[in-house]
Amino acid sequence: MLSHSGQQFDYAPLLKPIDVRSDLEREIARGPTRRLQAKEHVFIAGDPRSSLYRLDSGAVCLYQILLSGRRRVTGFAFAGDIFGMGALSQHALSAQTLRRTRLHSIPTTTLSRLAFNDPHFGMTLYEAACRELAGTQQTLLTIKRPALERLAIFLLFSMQRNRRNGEDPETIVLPMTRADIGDFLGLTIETVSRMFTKLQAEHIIEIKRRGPIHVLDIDKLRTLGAPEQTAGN
Amino acid sequence: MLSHSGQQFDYAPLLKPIDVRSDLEREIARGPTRRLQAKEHVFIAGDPRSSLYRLDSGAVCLYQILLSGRRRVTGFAFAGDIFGMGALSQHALSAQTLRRTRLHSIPTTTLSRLAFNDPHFGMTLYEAACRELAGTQQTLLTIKRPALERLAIFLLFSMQRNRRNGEDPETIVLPMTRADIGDFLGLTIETVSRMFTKLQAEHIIEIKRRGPIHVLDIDKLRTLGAPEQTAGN
DNA sequence: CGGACGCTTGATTGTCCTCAAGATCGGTGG
DNA sequence: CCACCGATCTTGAGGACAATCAAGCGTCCG
Repeated sequence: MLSHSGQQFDYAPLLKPIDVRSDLEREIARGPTRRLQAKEHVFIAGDPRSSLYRLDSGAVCLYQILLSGRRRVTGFAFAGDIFGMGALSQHALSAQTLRRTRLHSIPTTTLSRLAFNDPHFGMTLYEAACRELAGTQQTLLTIKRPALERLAIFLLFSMQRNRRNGEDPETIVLPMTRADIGDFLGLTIETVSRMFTKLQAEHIIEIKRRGPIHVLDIDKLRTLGAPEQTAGN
Repeated sequence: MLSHSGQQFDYAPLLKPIDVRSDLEREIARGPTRRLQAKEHVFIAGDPRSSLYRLDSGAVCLYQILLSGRRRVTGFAFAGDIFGMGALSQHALSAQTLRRTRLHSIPTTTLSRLAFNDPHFGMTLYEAACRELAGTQQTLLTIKRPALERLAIFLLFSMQRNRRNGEDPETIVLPMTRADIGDFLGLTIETVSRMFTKLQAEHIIEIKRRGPIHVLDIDKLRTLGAPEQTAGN
């Protein structure tokens, strides 16, 4: 195949009413805790993959340095997120904290043992990969859209995360810099800045002196960031 | 997580020296055969996912129609490729033949049964998802590059496919139209055409009256399409 | 022959990048 | 306390690349 069909097998009919995720959660909670200051690396691309990580608090930027010298930010991890997964024995990405961060780690050897003994646990891995894939596909859909819409989508995601974590969705605190956002959205920092300015000019958001972003007009933001997907043909 | 860490668990240490893929191959070979003319649909987005497909000969275009009316080609399937995978009970993509095509199908119910009985088969599914993910990640890396390089990458992939199928790598027969290529690479047909012209002007390829593409200068093509990835930080 | 289709080519426009110059903030040291 | 500095962000001017709009060409096929 020249590329990819963009989907996976249907595992749904196999899903047992057991909560397999909790196994993973339990093991992770059992693992050691690490505390990091801002701008510290959890791991660097090329490091041997020794552990899987779950963020307790703080924020982490996952990125890749390209041969052209440019940086591609593949994602951000926040409280509750799991990162460090991968099929290779070395990390393909680097993970750097954006602020003071606390995280749990679980050795890959433990993971292997669990997956070996429990087929359901293997399914958890499969599901994790599926979720990753869905996210990547989504990113692919957004990458061709105009800069303003891409930023709108970014803000909508941030609101969703706030909602998930029980925080105010309309007050977005961004721990990352404009450069991080730009490298994530495939834009320059100047364009990101300009788009923020434009969103303010249109009274969709309000930014007070480097502080949090207040969302004033959710509907307009949603219109800008409306998904491109279709279910049927 | 705002997006995705771009990787999966490390399953490598679990891999048994058994060729699990052959199980899948055997089952697929056992399934019914379908013959389709050009421009026929194997399935359409929204159709219930009843089977998995493996192409014997011909070519298939996998695509999605977006709400904006635009079309996104997510990939092409050629002889030997498997497509129709997915986590949902309905197809998210449409699959249309580009020429006369012969394919095998295997019911998802059979897949489920196999996965249920054999944990190794589940791993095969996991690996398939990983491959999909890697391909999607790769696409993401190419999407920000200039049009000429994107087309070069496309041709390099085509050469690789020829090599895999035991055909002449330097003679590329493209069953798809410029529009298909454009929707795949995120370019317009005009730009694709212009880039083809440019590659000819620079004596990198040669196209004789709608016929196959002859690659004249592989090195230059490789330079244009050189990967952006880095292993280390 | 004529029409449909796919492809190519040209002219123009628009979006975003690049380059450049300030503005704002936080921290540091005199 | 204040001057200075670096980092981050904002804003502006110019330019590059690909999209859009438009026309024309070759081929296939009725």
